[in-house]
Amino acid sequence: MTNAEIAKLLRHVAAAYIIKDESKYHFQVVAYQKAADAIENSTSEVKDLAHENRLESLPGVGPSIRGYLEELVKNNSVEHFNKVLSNVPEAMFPLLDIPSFGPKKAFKLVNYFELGDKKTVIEDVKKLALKGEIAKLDGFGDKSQADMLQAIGEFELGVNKTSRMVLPFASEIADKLIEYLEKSSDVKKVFPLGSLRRKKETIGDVDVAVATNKPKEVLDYFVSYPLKERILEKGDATASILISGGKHIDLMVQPPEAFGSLLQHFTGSKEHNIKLREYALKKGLSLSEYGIKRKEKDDKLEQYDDEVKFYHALGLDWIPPEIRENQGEIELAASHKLPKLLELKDIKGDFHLHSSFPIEPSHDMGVDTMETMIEKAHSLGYDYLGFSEHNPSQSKHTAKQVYEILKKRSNKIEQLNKSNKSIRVISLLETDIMPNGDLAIDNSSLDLLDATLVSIHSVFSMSKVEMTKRVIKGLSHPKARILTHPTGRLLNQRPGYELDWREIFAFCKSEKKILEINAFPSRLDLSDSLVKQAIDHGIKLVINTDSHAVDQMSLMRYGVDVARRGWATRDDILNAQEYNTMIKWLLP
DNA sequence: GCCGTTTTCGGCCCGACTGTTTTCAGTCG
Repeated sequence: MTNAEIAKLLRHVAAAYIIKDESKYHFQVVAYQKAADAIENSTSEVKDLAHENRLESLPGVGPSIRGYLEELVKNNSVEHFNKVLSNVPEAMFPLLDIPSFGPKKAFKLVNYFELGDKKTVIEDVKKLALKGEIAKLDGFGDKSQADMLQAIGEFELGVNKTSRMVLPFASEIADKLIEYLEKSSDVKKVFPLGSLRRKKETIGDVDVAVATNKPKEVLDYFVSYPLKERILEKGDATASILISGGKHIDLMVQPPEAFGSLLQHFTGSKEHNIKLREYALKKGLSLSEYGIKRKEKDDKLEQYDDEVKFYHALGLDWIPPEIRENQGEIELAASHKLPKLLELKDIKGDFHLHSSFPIEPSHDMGVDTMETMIEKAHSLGYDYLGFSEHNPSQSKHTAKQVYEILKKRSNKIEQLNKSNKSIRVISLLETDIMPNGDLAIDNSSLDLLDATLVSIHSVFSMSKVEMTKRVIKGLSHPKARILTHPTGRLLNQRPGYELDWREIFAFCKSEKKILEINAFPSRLDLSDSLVKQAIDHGIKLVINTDSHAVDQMSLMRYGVDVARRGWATRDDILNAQEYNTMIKWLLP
C-alpha cells in the first residue's frame, strides 16, 4: 500500500468514529487525522519505516497506531480498523474524496436515501440532486444542492485532482498575481506564503498575504483578478479564487500592525502551527493570525507587525520557513540551537555542467561552450566548476575511440585552466552505471579524469535490492566520487527507482562518497527528507544544477532550497567550501 | 490516541466561511 492509500484508510477510520459518536471519540478522530497528515507528508514509505522500526518518528504516530500500521504492512489489513469501519455504510467513503463532502454529509445522504453501492454512489447522489430530492432534506437547501452538483461535476472532470505544481510554475502564478495586486494603492505589502514560502518542491495552492487598511477593497480587487475563473469564497479577511487549470489562489488580509502574525499563520506548515500553538498554550499564550492573547492579561490581544518579534514573544528564535515542518525545530528554537542554514551566497561552484564539447555522448549534450559556461560561473561569483558531460556512447565507439575523445577534452580543459586563472576547472564526467554495476567506460579512459560523477540512466525497473547493489558497485570505483540525481525521479512524471537508503548512507559514510542534490526543478533529488537523513548520517552533499545551457546555471537556488529544507548548513555542502577544503573532499 | 521546559495523567490549535439557521453545523486550512 502506498502512503496515500494508508493515509486515506486512517481518514476513513476517523470518519467512522465521527459517525459512531463524535463527542466520545473526538480525540481519537483528531489523532487518526494527525497520523494521516504525517503519513501523507512523509517522504519515506510507511512500509520502509515499518521494516526499519522507525514508525514512531512520524509525529502523531504513537504505540497504538504504530502497531496497527505494522499489522497493515504485514497482513494488508487491520482487525481493529475493520471493526470500526464495519459500523458505517461503506458507500459513504467515495463521497469523502469530493471537496465539501465530509463524513456527516456523506453519511446523511447514504443513510437517508439508502445508497448501498460504493461504485455508483457518486452518480446516485448526482441523480438525486438533479431531481431536487436533496434540497428537501433537513439541513439542506437549494443552494447546497446546487453546490453539490458543482463539486461533483468538477470532481468528475478531475479539476481538484490536478497534480501539484513544481515550484517555479507556482512562483510564476504568484508573481503575476502580485504584480496585479501591487497596482492597487490599498495594498501596502504583499507576500507569497504557504508552501511557496517554505520552498516545498511541489505546491498545491498558491497562498498570498496582503497588509492593508482597507481589507474590503483589497478583497474586492482580488476577486476581480482577470485570470479568475470562479470565486470559491469571499469573507471579511480571506478569499479564494479558481484560475484556469484548476489552481486555487487563497488571499488573506490584515492591517499592517498585525502583518507579522499573519505571515506566521499563513506560512504554516499546518503541523508546525499546531505544535507552535500547543507550545504557546503551555505558557498561557493563545496564538492566531491576529496576534497573541495572554491569559495573565485577560486575553488581551497583542499585535505584531513583524514575524521575528512574534517568535521572540514566545521565547523562540525566528525559525526559517523552510524548516517549519514540526521536525523538532520549535524545541531547538527554544534552546537557541537552530542550525545556521546554508545560503545561496555560500555556493562557490557547480560540478554538473554539460557543455557543447563534441563528446558524442550516450545522452543529451549541452548547447553552450565551455568558455561561455566559465564566464557565467564568473558572473555568479564562483571560484571553481567541473564539466561533466555524459560519457561518449559505448555502442557507437570502441574503447580506443572513447579514450581519444576524452583525451582531446582533457587537453581542452588543461588549456582553459592555463588561460583562465579566476575560475578553476575540474575535469569530471557523468558516467552511466550499467545494469551490472560496471561503469560505462574503461579504466584507461577514467584515468584521464580528475574524478567522475556516476548515475543511472537506463533499466530503472530493478528491484530495490538489485538497484542498491548496482549503485554501490558503480560508486565503488575509486574514480567515482558523486552519485548524481540519486533517485532518478522526475516530479509529476515518474517516481524514480527504489534504493535501500540505510545501505547507501552507510556505504557513502565509510567510503567518503558524495551525494548530489540536483537543482533542476523537475528533479530536486535527493529530496528534502533524504537530505536530512543523509546529514544525520554525517554524509557530505553537493548541489549541482545539471545545466545543459548556460541560463540553467541560475537554477542553483532551487537546490539550495532543498538543502535548507533538509537542514543543511554550509559545513555539509561540498561546493560551499573554499577551494582547498573542497578539493580534499572531492579528490581524497 | 498522542504526548511531556508546569504533566506518564490529563490535557488536547484557532479561526474563516457558507448555508441553513435565528445561534449553529459542517468543512476547510
